[in-house]
Amino acid sequence: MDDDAVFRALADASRRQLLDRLHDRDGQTLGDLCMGLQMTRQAVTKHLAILEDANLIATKRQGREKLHFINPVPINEIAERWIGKFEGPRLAALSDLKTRLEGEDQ
Amino acid sequence: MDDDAVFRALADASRRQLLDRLHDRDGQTLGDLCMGLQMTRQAVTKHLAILEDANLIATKRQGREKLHFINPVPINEIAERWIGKFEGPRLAALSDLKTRLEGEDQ
DNA sequence: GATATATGCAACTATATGGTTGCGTGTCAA
DNA sequence: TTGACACGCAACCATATAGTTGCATATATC
Repeated sequence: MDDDAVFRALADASRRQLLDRLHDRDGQTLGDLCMGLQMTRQAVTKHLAILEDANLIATKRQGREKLHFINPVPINEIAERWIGKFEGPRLAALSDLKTRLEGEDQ
Repeated sequence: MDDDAVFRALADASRRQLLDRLHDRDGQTLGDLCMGLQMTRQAVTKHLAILEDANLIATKRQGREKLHFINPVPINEIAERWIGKFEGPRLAALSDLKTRLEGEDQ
């Protein structure tokens, strides 16, 4: 899998919003996804293409409409392979890491 | 917390590599982190600043050196709040989502 | 067939981003 | 105190990115 494509795709707030919308209701058309957004349809198309390249969504043409489906697999793969290694029993204790570091100076 | 800063910080492969290095050995200096990289020290400094702004690392001056410490909290927060919602019992069954969609046409 | 609807494609623009070079500042050690 | 070392700051450059506008194409509907 291409980690980089997924991370880069997730880096944009508009694209995360589109994934959120698909999470709320899967299988929406391009027109559906554009509604209410302060963006042209073409901008949304580009974002969806980036998400599709990263394999975060899959599409299906149905007549003149294009349906979009979320694919949770890449996100979960990253969660397992990348985020898992940062877990640890002392995680909660580290939440004030910076504070502690700053306090060590005296 | 600022989701956007974290996602954008993680979007760059060089920055993920720096986090990997700190994961291998925490508390490295800027010089340590530069070694072996095809990048100038200033480029690395910029990457580290972005990681620090996203609260993914914390730093501490020690004499003329600057020590860098990884902070796993933001990554785990994102994992819990953002990635968790894409989990589901039918996750494995969806891994061939696109294939199935393409097969539905006939 | 004519028309409206849903999407696709391409060129263009502005700004963000990743990187560089050059020089300045603070700290350690002889 | 002189020089080496570790790092900071600022200007600059090239490319990537997010967005636009304009037009083309394909599919419904009448």
